[in-house]
Order: sequence, then structure tokens, then C-alpha cells
Amino acid sequence: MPRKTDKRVRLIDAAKVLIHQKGFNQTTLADIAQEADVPLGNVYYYFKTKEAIGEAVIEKRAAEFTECFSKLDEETDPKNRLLALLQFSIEDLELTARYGCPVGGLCQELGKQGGSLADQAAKLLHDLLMWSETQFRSLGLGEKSADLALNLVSNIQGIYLLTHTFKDPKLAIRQAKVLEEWLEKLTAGRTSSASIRQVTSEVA
Amino acid sequence: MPRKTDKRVRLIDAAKVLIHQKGFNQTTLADIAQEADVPLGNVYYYFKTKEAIGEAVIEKRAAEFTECFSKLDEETDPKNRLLALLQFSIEDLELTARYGCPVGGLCQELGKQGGSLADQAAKLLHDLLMWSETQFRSLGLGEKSADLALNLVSNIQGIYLLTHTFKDPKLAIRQAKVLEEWLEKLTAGRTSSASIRQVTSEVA
DNA sequence: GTCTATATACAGATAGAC
DNA sequence: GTCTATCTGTATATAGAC
Repeated sequence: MPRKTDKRVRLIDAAKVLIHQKGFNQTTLADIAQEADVPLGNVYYYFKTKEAIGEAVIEKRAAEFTECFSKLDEETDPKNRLLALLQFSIEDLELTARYGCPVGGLCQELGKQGGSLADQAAKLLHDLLMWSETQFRSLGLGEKSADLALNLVSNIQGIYLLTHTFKDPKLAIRQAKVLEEWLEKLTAGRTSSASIRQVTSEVA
Repeated sequence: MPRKTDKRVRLIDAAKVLIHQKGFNQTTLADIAQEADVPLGNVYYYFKTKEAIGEAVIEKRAAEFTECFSKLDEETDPKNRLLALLQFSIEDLELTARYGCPVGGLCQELGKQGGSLADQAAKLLHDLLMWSETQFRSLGLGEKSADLALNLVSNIQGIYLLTHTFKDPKLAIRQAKVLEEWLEKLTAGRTSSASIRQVTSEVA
């Protein structure tokens, strides 16, 4: 059991939590070291710079996204996948109310600064957008799929911001119901034919 | 002409711009002093702390919101007011793409830290929410008005975040069109009766 | 009222003993 | 691989001359 990996993982986990709670810039290496129970000077053995820690955290978020998409893809059809995404988006609402969306927050904060960290954070939302578009396309919604995905992700991110701003998880619940109805209307009658098309497109 | 006021105003204006560009925490008093062409040490004659500058900036944003609502209220009916809000939301998109929403950004950043600054920033979005709800109510949409306002503001904030994240103003344009259609459907046939109700409710 | 010089604190990062 | 001590820069904030 290599302690090296162990400490590295602990540092990333600590950084992930702290960056969500305080933001990237407001999180100090001392904070991270303390939370991970690693001496400050030792942090630099595992990460050359603070930015390198940020990078590792975003990679971890990316892995979590991938895992999440895999779970969602287990649903029987695209409509249920999108509904499952909505369901997923209202888990841990207490955390969201306190600290906002971990990914949206990073995009907001790092986007102002530019650089490669910003791009890596943006890729997370891009992946979510692409995944959503794929579902709409599988539902046979064609050229509208990109707009629908934009609408969905935009809505989720927006309600996260308001939930955080007003520290009220109920807002996200209310909005999730609205989005559910929106999806129901949009996909009315499409589900079965869609799941067929979806398989075809996956083969192609 | 009191120079005192002049410098104070210059400091607030500089801080407003810089905080939008870099965020509150990443904006230093030295930055603000330089941008306003005021010596660093002199800043403290006008503001006791950095937080006091933040407060003044938020007050300025609040004043701009009030002014904006006044302009929007000049429209002939609630539907046109909401459409005017959408129109307003896609002005200065280059700036939004670069730095995100000035108000949403503050709510996100300060919300993590808590304190009175966070509350003051949140009040800005709260006012927007209330104004929107008033318009929907005037359209005769009753108990649904709160949800519709939440949906609208959430959408605007969400698309701001994505526009910023992907540095692409076109995203906001696309979504504004979608929201316009949404409003049209929602208010179909309601406009005239609504403008009557709206007058009644203003008198009441 | 205005501005220079500086106190104080703490950030990221490094050196080098073990 | 690990950790202490510390360098260096820079932030907020203050003191005090003008």
C-alpha cells in the first residue's frame, strides 16, 4: 500500500471539498494541508504548484461526471435518462444551498482569470451539454437538440445559483418539477420510438 | 464642486468595474486606487475597509437596478416589460462573455463567505425576482407567477454563466429567443386584459 | 483633506535536514 | 519520501507628515 498515493488522494479530496466551500482563490495551501493532515511543506512533493492541485481537482470532478453519465446511461430510454439527471441534480441540495454548484462555481471564478484551468473547468459543463444533446437527439428532436440541451443545462445552473444565493433548497425542488413537466410535454409519445433510434445511433 | 465626492465616486466606479472583471476577492485596494487615480493610502479616507467599498459598489448596482426597472415600467403592458427585460439582458454580451453577470458573480462569490455583503448582493437578485413576479401577476397568471419569475430569472442567470464559461455571446442570443417564444406562448391573448388588470392592481 | 512610508499578516513557494 | 524553517512577494490597513 503506497503511502504516496494515499497522501496524494487525501490532498485532492481535501482540496475538492475546500474549493467547493471557499472557492479556488480563497482556499490556501495551508487549508488543504491541514484538512488532509499533511504538513504544508510536504504538499509540494505531490503538487508543483497550487494550480496543479486545481487541475487534479477538476480531473476528479471529470471522473465523477463520467461515472455519473455511465449511471444515467443505464436507464432504459433517453427520456428516463434526462429525468434521472434532474433527479440527480436535486441530491445534496443542502450542500448546494450552502456553497453553490461545485462546477458552476469553478467556471464562474476561473472564467474571469482565463488560462488552462478555466478551459478544463469549462470542459465539464461542455460534456454535460453534449451528453444532454445526445439524449434529445436520441429522442428524435433533431436540430432542436442543441437548443434544448442549452436550455436544460442553463436552467439547472441558474437554479443552482438562486438556490445558493437565497440559501433555499426548496427553490431547486420547485424548479426541478417545472423542468420535469417541460420534459414530459416535450417527449410526449416519443419515448418508445426514441429508444429504438437511440440504439441505432449508438451502433452507427 | 467638492473634490471629496469626486474621488469617492471615482473609487466606486473603478471598484465596480474591477470587481466585475476579477471578482471581489481578487480585486486589491491597490488595483482600485490605481484605476481611480487615487493614492493607495488615501482610499482609507473614503472607505474604512475593503468591505465598505464592496458595500458601496453593491449599492450602486442596486441604484442601477432601480433605474432599469423604472425604464422597463415605462412599457405599455407587463408582457412588453418582460420582453424589454429580455432585450436588456442581451445588451453588453461581450462583457458578459468575458466576465459573466456582475450581480450573479457577486452572489456566487460572496454567498460562499456569508456575512452582510452576501445578503446585500442577494437582495439584488431578490428585487429582480419580485419585479418579474409582479409582471406575471399583472398578466393574470396568479399563483403561478412566483414559479414563472423563478424560471425566468433562473434561465437568465444560467445562460449568463454558460455564455461566460464558453466565452460565446451567441449562446445568450439563442436562449433569449427561446425565452421570448416561451413568453409569447404564456401570454397569448392575455396582453390587453392584463394591461387593464395591471392598472387596477397599481391603483389598489 | 491628501499622500508617503510603513506596520502587520499571510499567501505561495523553496531549501535543506532527516 | 517526509517535514521544519524560512524566503519572498503582496495584501489590508495604519501612522503621521504635509
